[in-house]
Amino acid sequence: MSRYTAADIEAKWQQAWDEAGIFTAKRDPNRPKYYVLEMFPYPSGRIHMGHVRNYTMGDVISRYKSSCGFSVLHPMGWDAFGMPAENAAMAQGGHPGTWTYDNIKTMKGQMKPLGLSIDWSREFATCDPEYYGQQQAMFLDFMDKGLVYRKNATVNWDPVDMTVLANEQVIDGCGWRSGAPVERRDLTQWFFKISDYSGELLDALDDLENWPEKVRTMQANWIGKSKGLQFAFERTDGGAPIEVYTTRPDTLMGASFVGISPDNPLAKELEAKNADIAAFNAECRRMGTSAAEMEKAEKKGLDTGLTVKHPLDPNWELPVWIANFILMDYGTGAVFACPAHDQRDLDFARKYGLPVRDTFVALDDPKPVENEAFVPMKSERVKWLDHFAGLDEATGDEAVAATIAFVENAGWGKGVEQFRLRDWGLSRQRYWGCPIPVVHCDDCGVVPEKKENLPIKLPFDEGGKPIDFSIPGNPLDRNPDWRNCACPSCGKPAQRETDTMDTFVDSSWYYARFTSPGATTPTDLAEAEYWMNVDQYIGGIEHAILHLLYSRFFARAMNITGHLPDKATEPFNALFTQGMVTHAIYKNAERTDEHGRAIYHYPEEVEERDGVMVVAATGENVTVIPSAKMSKSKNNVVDPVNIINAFGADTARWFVLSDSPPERDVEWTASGAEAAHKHLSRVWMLCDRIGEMDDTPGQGPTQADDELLRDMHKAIHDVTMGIESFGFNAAIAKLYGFTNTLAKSKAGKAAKRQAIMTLAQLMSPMTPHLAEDIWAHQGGEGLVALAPWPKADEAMLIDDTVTLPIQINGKRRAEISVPKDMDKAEVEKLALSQEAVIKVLDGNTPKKVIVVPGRIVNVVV
RNA sequence: GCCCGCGUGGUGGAAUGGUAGACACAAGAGACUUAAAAUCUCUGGGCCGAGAGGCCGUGCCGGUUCGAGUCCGGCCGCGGGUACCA
Repeated sequence: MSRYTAADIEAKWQQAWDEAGIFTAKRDPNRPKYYVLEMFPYPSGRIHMGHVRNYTMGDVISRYKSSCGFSVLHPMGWDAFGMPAENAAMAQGGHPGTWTYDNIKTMKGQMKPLGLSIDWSREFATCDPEYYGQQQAMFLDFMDKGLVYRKNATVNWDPVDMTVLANEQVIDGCGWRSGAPVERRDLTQWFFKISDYSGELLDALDDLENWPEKVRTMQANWIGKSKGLQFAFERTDGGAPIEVYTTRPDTLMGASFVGISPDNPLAKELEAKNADIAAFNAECRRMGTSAAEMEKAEKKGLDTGLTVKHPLDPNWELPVWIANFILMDYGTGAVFACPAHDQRDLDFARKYGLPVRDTFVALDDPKPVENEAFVPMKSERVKWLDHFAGLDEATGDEAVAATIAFVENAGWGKGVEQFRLRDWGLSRQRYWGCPIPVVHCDDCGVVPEKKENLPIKLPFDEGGKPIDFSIPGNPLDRNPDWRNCACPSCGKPAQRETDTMDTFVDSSWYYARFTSPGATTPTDLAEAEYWMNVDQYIGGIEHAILHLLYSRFFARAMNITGHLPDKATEPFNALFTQGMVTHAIYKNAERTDEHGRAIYHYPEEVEERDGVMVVAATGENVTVIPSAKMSKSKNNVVDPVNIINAFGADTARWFVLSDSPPERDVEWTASGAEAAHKHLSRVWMLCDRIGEMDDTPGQGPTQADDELLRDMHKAIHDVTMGIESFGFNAAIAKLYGFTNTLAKSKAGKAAKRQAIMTLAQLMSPMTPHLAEDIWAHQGGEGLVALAPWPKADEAMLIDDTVTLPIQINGKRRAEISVPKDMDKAEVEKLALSQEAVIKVLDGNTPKKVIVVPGRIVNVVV
């Protein structure tokens, strides 16, 4: 008997697939196409289990669809621009490009042995000039269509390193390297007008039926359509009125104060004349720009001394406060606060001794607000205290509508539709990104670069020497060789834009580029017409909002600029969000680094001693944080290469698909891989045994044959359904079951041979190498990868008898075995005649008997 | 803070509103073996009981239903996102 040695058979079959060229996508007018895409990876250095899981899922779909007769496109590339490459260059010298391309080479080398059915001829990296040059061309087309503009925006500024920080680089309000408190600073930045599409991006979500509901909900909430009232408060000092936007105009009689953002132009105007206000605003600005940080910060405010008139009562004056929780980006950057019906406003009012006035009370419990704001659902009816539009009892929704109508009629405000979605700021003051292809000319202003001058490539030197990335800031900014250029319009000396693009731009159209990766225009329309849309997109839930929303916007922008056909305005027909591979984090419990931040240890560095986890080398105690996202910065990334080397790719693939449902996070444990390998060995040896069986010709089909083949057809059915519905773990569970049936079966050689070949086919999307080997061993024709997917015989799926549980008042008391088509009355009679049933009934007459055919009998007493 | 998920044995998990724990892992017992490994067989939610069997049980509390892990409401815990991580 031979042994299962994955290393030999995997190399052999990968070579066979390569030679047959079966993964090269070809336009085929005679076959329907299927485009399966997994979110492309960031080349961080090494692949991790999350990648293996993600690409194996895509591979299962790809191979399955191919067997079903589709012409499949399954490409792979690299999301290659971004901060880590610059950080690496900063930390250890070298060039971000070198680091990135080295990583790509390593990771591709690690992916190849997995035997994925990828068309590698279409591979590209977003940092290839051929790719980002086309991106620059599209940027110019977007400019032409008015989808690009410049405005001021706030960034995190590190005053020591003199550089812009990403939110992730702001830790507890301080720069990650310098440790200096960050400041908010305004810069002129480039923006995409995604807000032009707010309504459409929202409405079109309804049609994305094959997207997870949760993703659609998250996007809808992010776009955040609201209907509210915009109006102005007159200032008592005669200054410019303060425009506010509110979604609860019905609570105007409960107004306590007007709050403005520290970034509101009025706040900025006041700080010039008032040292206290300047100090308060400066304090507010000593905080990162992230919404989470602002919302979680202690709510603080400062009375400006200004007052405004209440629009409904000229004698009623409200104070104007600057408050750190009011966002300049949303609405008008100013609100009126109604503490009685908003918890945050109430906390603020109590803290600063501002009035709290109820505008409505609950119908059943009309008590005034104290320390808990009364915030009922807008659909709940409440009692209004002194509503100016004459309401008595009404819901919040009715009151809002009535108020807007009243105010519009009175002429001092208007109902407006507002979106939370902001325009997409794409400027980055960094080197390792796609240069924005515009030129600043003293005479002509901002001028688009000429298309024939594209790509505007990133420089690799400055002043003839390699770029020094250890200096903070953007190397493009301080590089005159690169910066100085001729104005594309007038030809005079001018300066290049030194901002590069957000890396989300790169990933917003790569799916379209895969349809024609070598084209000298962003896309080749004929190719896009054939291959688009992506039929199945697979990626992490962490991309539910930004990446997917930006891609949806981009597809629309590419459509109106002629780079995608109309049918591709929603580029992803179906979306599946797989869970993350998680692993415990080991945090040093005894010390921190020189900046006072946590130290994380690799799984290999820790061990258990006397029931507690410690660092093996030092004996320091370790805090174990279970089930955290694998992340380089937390040192909890598991390397799949060891698994592949020890057991083979099929084992790794089988393991990541089994046990956990694909959409759920999976905690990595080492023990499962060995079990997967054992099982594959068992299948291999089963194949060997069947090959050595004696033929027994002349004998007709036995009952054992029939039983085996029935289970085979059930396996075909279950595995097919499992793959179609992303229930890979369920498909694998059935394959375990079928393997056990086959191993124990007394069937003859012909039936067993048919069963093992079908088993190989059903396993082929998950363990393609092993499947090919079994197929060849049993004399199958050609490659199993090219064999048509088996079809289940419906007649073989139906059992003649079914087992029905009998419940009495919802508790299971007995079961009966009946023919599957026995009618209800007979089932009922049989059920009631069961000894156990009679015993439990104890002479009582059943009130009702519910018979669900093929399912259950429930007797109600 | 806000938005979106998730929570079932020792572990991963299964279950169109219809027998909770399929299929695995780890564990225990047995077979084979001089022995070990490998392989094979069996056992397995908790409590009570010699057994037959009974009671309890899907994070917590309540509701809808003949019937709830599944649907609804309120909590608790964990995770993702929060616009410059990708």
